[in-house]
Amino acid sequence: MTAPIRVRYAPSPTGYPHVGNIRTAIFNWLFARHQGGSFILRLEDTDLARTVEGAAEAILESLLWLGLDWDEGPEVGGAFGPYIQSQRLPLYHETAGRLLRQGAAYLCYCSPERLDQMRAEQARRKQPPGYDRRCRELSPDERKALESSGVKPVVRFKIPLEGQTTFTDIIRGEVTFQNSTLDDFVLLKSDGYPTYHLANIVDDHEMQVSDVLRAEEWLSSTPRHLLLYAAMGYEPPRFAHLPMILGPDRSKLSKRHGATALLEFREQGYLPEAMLNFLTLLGWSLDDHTELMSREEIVSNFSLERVSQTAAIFNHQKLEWMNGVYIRHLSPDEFTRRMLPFLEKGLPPEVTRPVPFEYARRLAPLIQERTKTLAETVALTDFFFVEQLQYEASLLLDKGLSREMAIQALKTARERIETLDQFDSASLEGLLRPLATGVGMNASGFFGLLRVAVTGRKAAPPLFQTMEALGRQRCLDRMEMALAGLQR
RNA sequence: GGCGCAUUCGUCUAGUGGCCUAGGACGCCGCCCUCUCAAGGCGGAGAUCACGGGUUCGAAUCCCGUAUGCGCUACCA
Repeated sequence: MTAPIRVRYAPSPTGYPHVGNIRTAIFNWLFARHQGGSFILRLEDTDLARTVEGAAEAILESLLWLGLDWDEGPEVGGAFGPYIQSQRLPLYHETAGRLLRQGAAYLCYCSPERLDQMRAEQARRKQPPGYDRRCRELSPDERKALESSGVKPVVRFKIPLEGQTTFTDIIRGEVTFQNSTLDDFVLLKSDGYPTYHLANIVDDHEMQVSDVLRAEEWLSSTPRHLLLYAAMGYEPPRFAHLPMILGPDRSKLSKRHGATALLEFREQGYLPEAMLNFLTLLGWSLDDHTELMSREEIVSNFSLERVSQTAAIFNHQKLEWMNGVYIRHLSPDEFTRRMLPFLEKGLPPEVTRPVPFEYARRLAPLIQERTKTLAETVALTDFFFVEQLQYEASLLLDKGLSREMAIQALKTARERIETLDQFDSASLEGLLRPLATGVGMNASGFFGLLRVAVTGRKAAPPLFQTMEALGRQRCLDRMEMALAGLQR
């Protein structure tokens, strides 16, 4: 019987998680769900200085929004808690102490200033940077002197001076590092907090993590971690280093690249199911043609074997297309429910709140197939809600239409609409289509004129349905306004 | 600079020695549909598989080298 699959997503609350970060969470979650294993969430808040207020909440919210549920972690607990590293300090101290006693680690008294100087010197002489191990073999006298000087030491790991460390990465195959290229990294900082390296191996071991799925940027640290596992006598987990997600300039994703935090996509009106599908495809594929997949389909098909080795550039246009597809697949009711918060937030303040569901529901069929993001529904529907349309009268005179012709056409249309029996799209079409020739215009031009009069814009949903949704009185009022604009 | 990883259309990717005169998708272009805008349908342009050597009857696929890109090189994760 093999050990159960246990994976973890271990973000640090130093900012709002961006899409690259979240993609790592997605792959971990998919792997766990596909394998019937456990998905653990662990907060790595060991850097006091960089911790950002609200970031931890944003992490949980991001996962929740995408529907990535965790089996163990903050909020839900679990048998291996606590799942917040700042609450596990004694564990790290204990491990550091043991390493110290074994002679696998040592106290280092070098000041940050000295280390800076050392690095500058190394750079100047074009030597490989890294701690020069000054404190590695301190004599008892030297140690005593430094201790009494009052400086708070850090604990450093003693990297073996010779040999090599090799491991098999699930995605990249065999990778080898010469130990001589590794330096004595810090395990415990002088403020008593562990570094990532220490906390990471202690917790992954304690929490019985079977597979570490993390971004490629960690590949270079893996030999250090392996050496640590060995020093502790722990069996290391399997490793899989996932390809990174890059900005359009091919560099590591950052704020520079604009909206990259996952929750910003929610603000912009992207659907979580579309985000999940799209992000999964950044680095994983099912075959040579399947792209649209439900959460269930992805879970049942996911495997690390099909994860790509190459970093991917985030293609915003493709996301937008995919979001549009997902929006079109929504039922009209569901579409309405999802757009309502955006209308509440985005419509001009003079529009009365709350925006009625029933009316929004009537508009849904008119705009659903033309919306790519929910945020766009505001611009797509605002003329249904505002009292006063704002547009240049010249917009009415498209394609060389004369003022006189337009005025005549609008007057005629208005009179006929006033006396129309039924004000619905079929009746409107029955009336207006033949009327075009009557006013000396072709249908396209006539409808275009009416469209501008009634919506204030040249591109809008189909005219007759739009007019029906607007209602007779508002249509007449707006035609009146258009006439006034033309006659001024 | 050192170490590591990677390299197929602009982008995401399929491809695990012959099915590849390299397939799909987004985007782009054209046509059709059409009251505008979308959506949809059809078609097109777009990759000498980074480059150079091997191995093999045969290489995008295996090996070596070079180039380029990215990552790491903190008392950050």
